[in-house]
Amino acid sequence: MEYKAGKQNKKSLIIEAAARVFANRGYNSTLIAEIATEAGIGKGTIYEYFPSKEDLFFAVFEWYVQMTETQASVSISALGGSASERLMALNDALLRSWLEMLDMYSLVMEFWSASASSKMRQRFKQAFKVGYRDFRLIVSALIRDGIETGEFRPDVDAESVAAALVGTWDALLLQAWFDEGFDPLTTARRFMAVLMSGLISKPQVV
Amino acid sequence: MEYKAGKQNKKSLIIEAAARVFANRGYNSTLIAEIATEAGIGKGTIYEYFPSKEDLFFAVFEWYVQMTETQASVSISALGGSASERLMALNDALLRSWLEMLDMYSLVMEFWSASASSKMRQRFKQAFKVGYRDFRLIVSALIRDGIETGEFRPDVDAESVAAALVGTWDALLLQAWFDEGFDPLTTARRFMAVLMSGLISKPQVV
DNA sequence: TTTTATTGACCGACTGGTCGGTCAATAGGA
DNA sequence: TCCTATTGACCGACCAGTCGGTCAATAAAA
Repeated sequence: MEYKAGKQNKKSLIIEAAARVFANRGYNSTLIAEIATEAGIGKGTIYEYFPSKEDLFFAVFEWYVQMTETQASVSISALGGSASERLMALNDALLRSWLEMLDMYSLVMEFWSASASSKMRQRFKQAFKVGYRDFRLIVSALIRDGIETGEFRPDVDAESVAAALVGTWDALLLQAWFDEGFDPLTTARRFMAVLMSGLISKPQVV
Repeated sequence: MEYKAGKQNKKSLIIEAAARVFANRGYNSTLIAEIATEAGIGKGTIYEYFPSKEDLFFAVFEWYVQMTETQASVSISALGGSASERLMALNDALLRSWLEMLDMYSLVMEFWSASASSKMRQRFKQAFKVGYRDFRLIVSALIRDGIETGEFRPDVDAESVAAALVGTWDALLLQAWFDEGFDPLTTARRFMAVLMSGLISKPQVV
């Protein structure tokens, strides 16, 4: 028990140290020795827990996904009210929690790039595919809910809107990453207002 | 003239060969020797035209931006009709031209990753910032146009919608990159339909 | 309780392969 | 012949991963 807990803690310790260094320096510029220093341990120890740099990087990826999924599901479970209120609340909650760790956002770009080339391509690509699909499903379920209650127009394609929304959130963060003067939260809110008025059923004007 | 044309041609030759190799193997896995082989020249020749691998990569980036900007401006200049028709046409034109070279999309991810870390970070980050801003301006001008003619609602925030749209296009391509089964063009069209109905002025129902 | 034996987590000096960049040699054109 | 462009063999900095040794903690024996 004690023993296993120790093992697990050290593994997390390494992963979190690695996340910080990878985020600052990028995968390729990061030296294993730097991660070891950041974690306050010896270089050899890292290889007691991870077979290679690539595997450590993938472990960081899994840790990151886990973390954001947890945040998202916490946000979602706390949602109440009408479908549009819940959508807007989700928008706020997600952007806020991601903005809080915008310094970690460079990790996402490293993950994307890992999925584009590198020997680990397949692993990452597959994980992203599943991750995005799951995320789209969560959002489209919310929208379909709104359609069923009559709050949203019945001719709305929930899947398409969900895919676009998921993408928009990602991409607004990206633009914020490049441009300090860009405010993704306000931008998203104003955009959501327009989108929402396209979603919502109106008294028919024939 | 001849001479300069020759110089220029060889430079382009190298850039395009490099683009193909970088797209397939990623920046870090790409060997200068591979680019030389792809271009059908000797390795040393590359250094006659580019001072370093980094500089060559940045040249590929500039080439790529140039190319997509040209495509976008050609699409836009060909647009006619109402603001919503033009928006929809832009949507189609952009997605179509990007889908045509989806195999080059991995380059974009390499560029993102370069802007996140690596020694070239600042160069890339700055270029992306400007690029995204310019792109947003083009789209928001189109939307503002629609507002001024009364086609779109006056309370729409053109900048926010433009930022979101630009992001959505990017992010739908990204999702398509991960998931063969994902159809970004149809998704975008259906999403645009909803968004458009949020943009368009309606006979006021009070 | 004290002493001895055993374990395995931890460490970092070292190695071997890799690859960006150089430059002396060569080819080709004027 | 002279000058420019091209080339690829060569160099050495760099770094992931290895491995023999250390030592604190625990167990076993006295």
